[in-house]
Amino acid sequence: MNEHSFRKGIVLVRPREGDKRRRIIDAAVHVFSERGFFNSRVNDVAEAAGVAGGTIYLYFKNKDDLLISVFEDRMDTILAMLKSELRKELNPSGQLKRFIELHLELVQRDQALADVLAVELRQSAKFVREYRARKFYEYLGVAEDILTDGIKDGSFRADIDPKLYRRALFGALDELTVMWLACAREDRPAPCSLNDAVNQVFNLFVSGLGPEAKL
Amino acid sequence: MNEHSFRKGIVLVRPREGDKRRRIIDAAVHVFSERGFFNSRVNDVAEAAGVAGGTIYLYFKNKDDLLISVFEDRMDTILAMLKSELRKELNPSGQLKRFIELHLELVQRDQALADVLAVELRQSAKFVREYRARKFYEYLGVAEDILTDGIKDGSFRADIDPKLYRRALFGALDELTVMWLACAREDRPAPCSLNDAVNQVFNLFVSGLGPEAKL
DNA sequence: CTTTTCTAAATGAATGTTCATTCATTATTG
DNA sequence: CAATAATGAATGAACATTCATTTAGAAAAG
Repeated sequence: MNEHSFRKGIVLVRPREGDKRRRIIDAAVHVFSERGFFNSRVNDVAEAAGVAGGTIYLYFKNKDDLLISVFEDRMDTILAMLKSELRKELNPSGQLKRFIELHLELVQRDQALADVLAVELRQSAKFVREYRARKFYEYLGVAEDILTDGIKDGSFRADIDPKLYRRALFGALDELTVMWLACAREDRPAPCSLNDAVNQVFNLFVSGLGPEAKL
Repeated sequence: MNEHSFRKGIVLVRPREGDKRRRIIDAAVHVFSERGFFNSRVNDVAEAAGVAGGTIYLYFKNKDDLLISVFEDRMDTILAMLKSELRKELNPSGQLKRFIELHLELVQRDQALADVLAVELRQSAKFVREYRARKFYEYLGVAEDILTDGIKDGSFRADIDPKLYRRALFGALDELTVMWLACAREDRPAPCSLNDAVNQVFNLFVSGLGPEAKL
């Protein structure tokens, strides 16, 4: 076995990671969205991914690990895009609107994922929640930064509590997501368009219910 | 069997409904809150209630029915109190604040119930969700009425969409509830007091992030 | 080039555990 | 005593996970 074949052997051995792992994650998003995590069998995901039931365990430790991997994989993508998009905004107000936009758009971009994120990851399973927390707080941190930047540059009031408002903002957006998911699932018309909702929520957070304020 | 013993038989037969059913429901709230619905066994609830496992099925059809009964029993109480309290408020603004107050207070009044309502009933099980919907929409309806009343009497802007805002309001409050529950569960200090949170959220919804408006 | 060998990936039946629910039996009450 | 409530072991189903076996693909040999 000379050097040539040695390098060939290293380079061309089939990788375990890659296409199949992604296929399984994609399948999991859809299956979990349709049936809920606890009502989904590992075999359902395997079938949807076009692999055998036991194959799942070549890539993931167990069923919980599958859900966690879905979350980490997708949150990384979402956070990267979120941060990249917000860098294009000139001020906190624009960032706030874009934040709202990107959050609400997820339903149309990837309904199954929005479903899994909104519903499944409010689970009670303790260690799943811990995994959620890290990325979740990163997401909240983005919202909080917008708020604190707005306070710094004077466009947001200084008496607001960013730690609290970031939660209120996320909660409001999350609930609207759930609302749309319910409409889609039940084939009901949504109360309004996505664009209207973005504007309404932005106005709610900027002006509240009282007279419009100038930013 | 004369008339006397006939009436005795009717009046004095041990009722199946009553104390034991309530004990089981109370126990279910606690067990579901601690472990999550899917990680709780029916036997866990039975033990917590001080009855045998099979007894549960004398009162409830199955495990799902238990969760549904928890929800219906407790939501009836919450809605009744909510409506009664709101009648004491003089205007929509006062009602809004009281609504926020009562929602957020649930965490301190009954943490386990708040947990079950906030977490467990975002479940994916389809028919459980349908049961949730009826009472949930009634709850949302209360919020919506406050908003539409405020529009009518001129204290809230006429360009808001009450159907959307009621969702945003509920979502924001729900998320704060989840925040407190997480703090309690992990023995972390909460970011602020309940009273501060009520004021902050009220101000957020009334004035938004911009300059304070006069109602 | 074809065939053989070897190794890693993939398969899917088997395994073991869990638990919701039932129901024969016991206990309680009037 | 009779009727009803309560009990808890038994039952059957479900399914996450394991692992013996098969398959696939790369490399070596002829």
